[in-house]
Amino acid sequence: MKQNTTPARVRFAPSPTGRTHLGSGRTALYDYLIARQTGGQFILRIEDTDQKRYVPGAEQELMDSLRWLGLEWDEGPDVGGPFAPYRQSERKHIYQQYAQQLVNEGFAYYCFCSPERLAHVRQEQQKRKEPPRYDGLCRNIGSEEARRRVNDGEAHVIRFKMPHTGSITGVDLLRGPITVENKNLDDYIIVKSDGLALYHLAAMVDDHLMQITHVLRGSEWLPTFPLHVHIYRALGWQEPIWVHLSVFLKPSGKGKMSKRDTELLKQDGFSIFLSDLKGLGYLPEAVNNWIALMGWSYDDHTEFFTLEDLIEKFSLERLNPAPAAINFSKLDHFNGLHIRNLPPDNLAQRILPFFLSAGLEPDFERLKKITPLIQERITTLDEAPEIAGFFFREELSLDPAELVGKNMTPAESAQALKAAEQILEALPELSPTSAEEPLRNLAERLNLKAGQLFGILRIAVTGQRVSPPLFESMEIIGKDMVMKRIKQALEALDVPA
RNA sequence: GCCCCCAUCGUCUAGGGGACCAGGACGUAGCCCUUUCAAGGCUAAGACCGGGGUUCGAAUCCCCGUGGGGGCACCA
Repeated sequence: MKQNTTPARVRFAPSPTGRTHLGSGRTALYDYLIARQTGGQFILRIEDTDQKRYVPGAEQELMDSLRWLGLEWDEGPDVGGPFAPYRQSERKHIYQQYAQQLVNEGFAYYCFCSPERLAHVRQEQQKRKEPPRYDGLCRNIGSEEARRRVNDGEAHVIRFKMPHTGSITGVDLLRGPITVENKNLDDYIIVKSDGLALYHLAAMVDDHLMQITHVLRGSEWLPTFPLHVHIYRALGWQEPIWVHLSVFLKPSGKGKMSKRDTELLKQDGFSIFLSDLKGLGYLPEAVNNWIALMGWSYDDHTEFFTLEDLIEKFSLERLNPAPAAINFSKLDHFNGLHIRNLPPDNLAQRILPFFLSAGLEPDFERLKKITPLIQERITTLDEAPEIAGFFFREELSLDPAELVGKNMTPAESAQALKAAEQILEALPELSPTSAEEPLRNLAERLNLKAGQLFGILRIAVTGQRVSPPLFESMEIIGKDMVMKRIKQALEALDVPA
């Protein structure tokens, strides 16, 4: 907040090749935070230069997920902006001119090698235990010959002409200077034979043209980071601030998430996909809080953050470069915290869909009365119909065995229930203040613990061993229905009076 | 095989030479509160990967191991 007063332009640049997961969510969140914190812009750019991997619907899912998290972008494919278009497939022509510039100035060259030859070369290198790299066959073809062959229509790609000597140093904000010997780098392809630029070129060009000030990306880009610095320098551009975020490891901490791990997780009611989390009953507030803290910390004790808090308090300097294992029990914890932080009426609105999908049709006014009773009893929204469904069901399925009080016989239980029925029946109105005291007195008279009597009543009225507070529940259910359920319970107990 | 990154409780982390017999959180166990379940409160167990340096002094700085992660595509 203090030092970062210059507005940052930050972009989240996913490729629409699959479902959006936690790692992407965190990168987007950090992007958003920096932009908002500095009064800059958060930009969404779709990196779809590889049409072979394009997944229909992925882009929509991505945008829905980001909006669900509350990360609204200022510029993007759907909202436009001063640097449109924001989809790389619509920017093909732009990259060509920079590739051409690199070739003309000797930083890149045409390569006519076939994929087959490349595969063969690689194979040989593997055999000799050499690092697999381009052998440089086309590197020294004269510019005139190359130009002629290109004009003749010969298939070709464009490669970056990596220097054979020297080294290059790029600066990562979290790790400091990273120096690599050029000889350990490859002559990377930057334009494919179909004329389309690869990430290495396209992303650099777009970041520069879109005046991006901070590049946040996964640490899987660290190995090609030196290439990107080379490209920036060859083009004579000023580099952005580079920040490579750590990866997320599977919950065990051993390795990154695999397809198999993802399946396993689903069986436990978890998911790494943003679009699943909503249906699982997680709050976007909790997800943001949770992922923000995976690789970032504010101090040694503050852990609860709203999006607004994060905008104010986030700082790149406090990012941790070490990989972090995903911990879903912590997500549950944050979800509970944020549920309790919600105004009850707001919570009521959020749990409504879960009642609907459970086949119940709650009256919203009534639901609003119930919400405070379950607010501190649920950790995910989908638990709401489980714990409070009885409020909206006409009939309960009662198990007579459950109706028997602790350390009591069925006859004793029936007798206690009968007595309670009479007391409640006599009440002009049913409320916690009117019902609790006489029932406690009853328990005492019958030589029962309050818990024994209340337990029987709880089962009779809610059908559940575990429920929201008994008297508050009875008040909302209403006297008529309460009396009806007690009668049904007495019938179920089926003990001759 | 080669290159790069990382390394504090099971997990997420605080710590940037003395304030540390290392603090917080999740989870776990116990207790309190209590009409159930929660929530809340209290307590407990639990870590500086190893070895060398530097220094009066190292979790903190350097080196070497080891371990973990990532990358080596006409994918991003």
